[in-house]
Amino acid sequence: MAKHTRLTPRKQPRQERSRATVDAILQAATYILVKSGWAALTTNAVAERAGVNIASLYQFFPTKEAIVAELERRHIAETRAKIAEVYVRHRGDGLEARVRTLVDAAVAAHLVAPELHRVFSDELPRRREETVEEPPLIDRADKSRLAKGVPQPALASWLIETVAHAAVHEGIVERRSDVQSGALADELVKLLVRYLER
Amino acid sequence: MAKHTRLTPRKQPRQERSRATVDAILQAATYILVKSGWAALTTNAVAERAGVNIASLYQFFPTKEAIVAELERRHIAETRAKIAEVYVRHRGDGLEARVRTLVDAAVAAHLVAPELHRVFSDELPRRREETVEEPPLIDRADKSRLAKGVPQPALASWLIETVAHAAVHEGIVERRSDVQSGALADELVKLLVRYLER
Amino acid sequence: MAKHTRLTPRKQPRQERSRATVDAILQAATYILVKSGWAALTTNAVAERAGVNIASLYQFFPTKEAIVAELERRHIAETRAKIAEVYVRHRGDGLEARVRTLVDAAVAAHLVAPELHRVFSDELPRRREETVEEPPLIDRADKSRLAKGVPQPALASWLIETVAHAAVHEGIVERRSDVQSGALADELVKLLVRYLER
Amino acid sequence: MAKHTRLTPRKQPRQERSRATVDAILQAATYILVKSGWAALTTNAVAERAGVNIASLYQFFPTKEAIVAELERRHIAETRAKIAEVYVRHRGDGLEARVRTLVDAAVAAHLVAPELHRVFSDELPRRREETVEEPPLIDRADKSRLAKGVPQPALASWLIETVAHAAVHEGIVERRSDVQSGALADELVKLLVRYLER
DNA sequence: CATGAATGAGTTTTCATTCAT
DNA sequence: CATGAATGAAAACTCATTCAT
Repeated sequence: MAKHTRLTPRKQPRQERSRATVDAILQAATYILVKSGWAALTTNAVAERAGVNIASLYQFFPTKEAIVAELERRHIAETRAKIAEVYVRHRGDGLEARVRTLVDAAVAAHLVAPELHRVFSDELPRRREETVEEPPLIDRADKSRLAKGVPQPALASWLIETVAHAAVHEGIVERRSDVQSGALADELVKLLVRYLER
Repeated sequence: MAKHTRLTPRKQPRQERSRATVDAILQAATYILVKSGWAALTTNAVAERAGVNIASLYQFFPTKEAIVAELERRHIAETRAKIAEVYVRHRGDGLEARVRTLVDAAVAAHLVAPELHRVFSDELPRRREETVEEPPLIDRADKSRLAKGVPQPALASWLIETVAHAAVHEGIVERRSDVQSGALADELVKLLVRYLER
Repeated sequence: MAKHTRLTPRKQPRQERSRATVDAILQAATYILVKSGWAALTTNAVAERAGVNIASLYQFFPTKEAIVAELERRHIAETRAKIAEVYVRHRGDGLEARVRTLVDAAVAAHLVAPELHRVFSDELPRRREETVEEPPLIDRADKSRLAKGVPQPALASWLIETVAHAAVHEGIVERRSDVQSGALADELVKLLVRYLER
Repeated sequence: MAKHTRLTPRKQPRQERSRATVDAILQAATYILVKSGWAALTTNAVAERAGVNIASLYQFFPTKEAIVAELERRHIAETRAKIAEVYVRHRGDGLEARVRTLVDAAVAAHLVAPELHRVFSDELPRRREETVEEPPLIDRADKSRLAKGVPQPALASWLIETVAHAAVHEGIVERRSDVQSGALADELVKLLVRYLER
């Protein structure tokens, strides 16, 4: 029953042409996912939109899922990069500074490709098993430091991450202007700081 | 003639026999959704598991989506009832009491049928158009009162609802024991109260 | 999204192999239509008789109707050719010669594939909208000349075309031998000439 | 394979109520046939529109075809009556009088229920075997008398019936106003008389 | 490698007809 | 007899994936 689906691309494209093909496929898949959703994502549709032959598609991706997985992988890589960037830029040692960094990271991560992000988190039929791992919004070490001192550190740590993520994630869709103006981030920082101090 | 995506049942069952049929269909659909997810929910699978003929299924539901919609409708009715119950039982006028009520309501709502709830909110391909409306976790009037006095009442009101919902929703899956022990609720109350008081 | 009832083939076959597939499909459809009628024309039956996979059929034809439409298109092309042939061969300027040409054309048209013709005109559920256009049996210019001089030219013109067509059309089925011997054509010519002269 | 479909109603309705049921069924069938065509004529649709239970429908008609057959039978009875009426009223012994009678009969017959007539003759999947027999437009004796004297009496007799029928039949659809004004009948009489005299 | 073609195995949905009460 | 319910059988159409050249 398991069918042991590999989620890795079949082969690395070596030549220019191949890389272009793979990119075309991934772009087409992205477009379809964002525009029409998971149900419309058929391999034939992807191939057609990408302008490549369906058999060529299977030269590079062993299954449909592999395409999506690769998409996620790339998306997550970009996200991680953005988060890292924020962590590098911002610094400061007070509680508020550190919380703000984490919120900014969450916002930056979600602004990489909001629609695609939405599709990934809301619409894809999740396999519970093999999944590409999502990047945590907060540096592990930092998280511990933040939650240190509060009565239930593990729970608190989980809570702030969950809350920060949810607020930004939903906010992107439901409160876009507040996200862009920074108002949402400000409120969120306030909420987290008050929770964490003392 | 235009396949009018009806989400309502085609006809009500009148006799005992057919009421049993409809229930069997809904139970089967629930089982499949929870166990195997949306992708596995085919009308044939539902009919087979329900032990009814596929044509009988179509006597009562015009499409697959209508089955799910009915499931949601029933789930939401139960959820609403549970929330109302909490609001009736708890009372108290202090900020903390009111926040606790709201958190308890969220927890109660999520404990009605956690797996099904997860499927509904995480896995279904959402139609942007017609959707069964989800019940808010907080009484409207109450929400306004809670957020009154803070600088950005509308944003704050949205934030506390989003945060409460997300924490409970994710907690049910990732922190089940903390939910059941009440620890998560306690932390969440602390977080919200500190944010709201002054 | 609206099932756009396309009556045109989905794509042209490019290689020998697929041309054979398409031909097999069309032949099978013809066979079934003639032998068993429209009601028996199911895509599954066509595919099976053609010895091709049902999915292959759908690679080339978007709907059952498109198959029939293609059949009609081809049939009409042949018919037109036959009619043109008659018009080229025969000539003569007297009334009788012109009438005989028209009758001969009608007969020739109906002898291209009588059974198929019968199916097309008697048995298909006509869509009022998009339909493949039937070729007129009579050259427009010729028709006008024929009916000129009579009191109600438009009506007369319609009448002779209708009458000629009907006589041959019914005759093919009910009076085949008279059609083949030429006796029916002779009578029909007599009928039309007497009507038109004066 | 033959399934031996009886085309006669299962039982004669004895009571008032039953007769009403049967009539409702036949009316509903007529409505659907005329409005939506043969393809839409499903037993379920007929029962629903007639306001009777599907099982009741099968109390009176053994198959779907039996409904249509009964419809045809009634239509033909009415048609026959109308034709007979014309034959009784009109009289006169000259060729033209007799031809006019026959044309009038054809027109009268077609005006009984033109839409239904069209459905019966153009749209129904004809079984070649068992069919309800259509009434000839011309009295047999009369036909012989008309065609007597011409060289090929049998063929001529067939021809005039075919031609008269076709002209009226097509005219009802394509030349309705000419039919109603009598112009078409006049032309048709002219055509037939000229053919028959001598 | 690229491409056109092919296909097994579904999926949704309908319909004529019968059954149980 | 009437009614609600049930159903076998099939129809139209799709899709992920492989094959042949």
